[in-house]
Amino acid sequence: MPRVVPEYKEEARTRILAAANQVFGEKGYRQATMDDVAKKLGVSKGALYLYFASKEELFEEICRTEPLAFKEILYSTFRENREPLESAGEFFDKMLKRYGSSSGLSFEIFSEASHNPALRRVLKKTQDEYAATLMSYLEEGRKRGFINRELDLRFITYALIALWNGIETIVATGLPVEDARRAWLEGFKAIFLQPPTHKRN
Amino acid sequence: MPRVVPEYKEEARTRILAAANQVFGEKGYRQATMDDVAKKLGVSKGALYLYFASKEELFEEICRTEPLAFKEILYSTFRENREPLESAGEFFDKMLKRYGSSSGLSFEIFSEASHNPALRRVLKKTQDEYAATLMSYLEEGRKRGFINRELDLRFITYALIALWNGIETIVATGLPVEDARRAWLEGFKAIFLQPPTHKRN
Amino acid sequence: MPRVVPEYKEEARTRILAAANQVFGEKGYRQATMDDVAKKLGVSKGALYLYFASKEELFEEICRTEPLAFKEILYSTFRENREPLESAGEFFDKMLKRYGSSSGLSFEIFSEASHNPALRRVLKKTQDEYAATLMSYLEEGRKRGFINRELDLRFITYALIALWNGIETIVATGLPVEDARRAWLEGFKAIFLQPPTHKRN
Amino acid sequence: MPRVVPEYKEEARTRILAAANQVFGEKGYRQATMDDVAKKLGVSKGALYLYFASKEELFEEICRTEPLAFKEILYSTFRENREPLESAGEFFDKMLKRYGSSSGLSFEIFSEASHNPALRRVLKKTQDEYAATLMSYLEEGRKRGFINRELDLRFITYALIALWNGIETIVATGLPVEDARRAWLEGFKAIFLQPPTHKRN
DNA sequence: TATGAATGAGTGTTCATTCAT
DNA sequence: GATGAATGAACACTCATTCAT
Repeated sequence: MPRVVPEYKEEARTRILAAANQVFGEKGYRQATMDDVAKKLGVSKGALYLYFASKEELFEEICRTEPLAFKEILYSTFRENREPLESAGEFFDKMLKRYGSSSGLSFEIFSEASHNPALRRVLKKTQDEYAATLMSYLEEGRKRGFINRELDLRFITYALIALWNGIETIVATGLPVEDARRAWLEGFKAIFLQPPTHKRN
Repeated sequence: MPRVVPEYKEEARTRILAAANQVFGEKGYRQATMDDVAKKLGVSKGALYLYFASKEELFEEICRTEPLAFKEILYSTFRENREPLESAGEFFDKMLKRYGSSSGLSFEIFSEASHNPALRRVLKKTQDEYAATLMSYLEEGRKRGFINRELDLRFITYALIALWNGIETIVATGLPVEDARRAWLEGFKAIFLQPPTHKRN
Repeated sequence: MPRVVPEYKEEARTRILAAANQVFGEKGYRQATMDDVAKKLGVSKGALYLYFASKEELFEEICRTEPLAFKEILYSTFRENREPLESAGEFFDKMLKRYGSSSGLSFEIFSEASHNPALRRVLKKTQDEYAATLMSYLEEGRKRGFINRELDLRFITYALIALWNGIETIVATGLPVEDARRAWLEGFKAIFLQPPTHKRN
Repeated sequence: MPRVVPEYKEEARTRILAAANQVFGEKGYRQATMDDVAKKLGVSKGALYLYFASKEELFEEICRTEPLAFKEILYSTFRENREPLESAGEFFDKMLKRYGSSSGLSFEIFSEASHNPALRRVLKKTQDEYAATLMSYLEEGRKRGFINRELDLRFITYALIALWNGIETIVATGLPVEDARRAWLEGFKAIFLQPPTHKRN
């Protein structure tokens, strides 16, 4: 690692976050050691502590930044001018490409959040953000005639998030990725099914 | 703990499993200690090892037996002769009553399964069982006119499981239980919306 | 170590305290490791934590119990019916025998107390106790005609304690023990010198 | 830190010594970090190593130079042409003013010296110097009629040093400074009591 | 069966010291 | 000279597991 440049510190942090993200995802947050993270970077354990005060802080920072990649994929695929189902498929594929078939950190995060209110607050905040974006996407979809009028968009939004998260769980329990993809699309379809009226337009 | 009786061993195991389930759910599998479990039972640490070879085995056994309670709730609420949405609401309420708003062991299990293929196989087996039951329930529903004919029941089944698991994740990230309930019902509705009404629009 | 007996736990604590006392005295509290203490006992590190919650607690407990030995020596040598100077010499010799020429834990304790108010309170309490005993000894001495009437006994008491503690400091800085002994006796004599009147009695 | 000038190096050393003295005194030698010292100076950690080879060397150098301030106070207060008790009071007050009620580095030094013969030698040397000065002061005092003739001046000298050091220990254990002052004066008085008064009793 | 004292490998964290810039 | 990022050897403390009783 070169240094001295002012952006260096930020870059180093980013590198550590990436490595930790991977290591925590592979081994699990609790089982992974700081040494694992350091080794993945080819760096000494002590170096990590120059950038993060503790393993926990490192993890929390991941919880804060991790969603950025997710957000990017989310926002780049669900655009109004496209067929929703096509977007959903692309979303799945991009997520798969990004994270592999390992569910990465998701359960680590949920699991920790279950026992850690502070972390829960962090997650809630970013989730609210997605939810808002997703909901306006759904509102747009409704205007275009998708999404049954009897469904409450606010809660369908949460249901959609839940569906995605849940898709990860069933992959984690061993369902083949291809089946999971179909399940995701089928669930998505259930929400977005064009009502017959649509066809008549 | 009394003893001597032959069924005693099985009963002791059951007791340990219940306590461990609770403790692991509260603290997380990795953070909870065998001592925590022992104390919850008012028993010595060593005693646990008379019934389970290791912490891991204890956890695996929970993964095997835990679904029993879930299965019971699942089967007792989703019966053919009832309004599906009503069943879904009752299911949520029973689950809530059983596990509290804490998601219990779910994420612990998913998280471990992510790094442990053996465990994944165990889970897959029980999940396949649910899936089969749920699918026949859905088939019945379709006969009764619920569930859009364009949806593939096999994958809708997985989607439904995913939806439920996902509902737990959004509770874990801080969504109020009441909102989660609505999301669950709304997602459920999306799948079960009566097509007849639909077509008439 | 045998076990099961109820006094066992107390005995184990005592043994650990003795070993820690010695190790901390030899290496210094901060430099000594828990492993050092464990090894001195031929015991694993973990065992120490069955009896003391932390290194600090172990040290504090030493600060509390250590003075017992000192007290015993103090009380057993300074008895009214003896020549004060003779008592003082015996006190020195007993202390030397007990602690060797190493000053043991004294400075560790003072040093820590300098930065730790809680510890300071503990020490103050035991010191007040000595001071009271010592002062009644001095009062008795005065009745017997020792100790100049112009001296305030309360503060002479503290001065005597200070003198003793100070004797340890000069040993620590390399003064030969024999010289320190003489210094102690000479200082003691300064306080206890029989005024001429005494001789006339 | 400016630079270039030749005396600069010496000045820098002095500055570091002063900062380290303060930091070690506040936190204790072993607990204080080189970073603490560097920060107190507003300098990088690495800079310290340009002037001192190690933390230990820095400490040893303090042990060598620290006594200078002490010596100055000692010599400036104990002058022959003054009332001894008055000198003693002034000495106490000056020391208090210089070091505050914290005992500064004393115990750190004694404690380290207990485990470090090299350091012990350093201290011995400076102490011998004090002792010599103090002893001639006492000899002068004796000529002026103070100090009982039965006391051996050489050892009374050590006793006096011990008394002072000991006064610091009792402050460290929580005795109020004002009481410590009285104890110091009372102990001093015991040594310097004018024999004439004495004899007349 | 049950206990709980003991073990010992392991983990997060610190910090004196080094060295490329 | 000065910096501060990096190192790596420690070290306090934990906990699953064992085993003598």
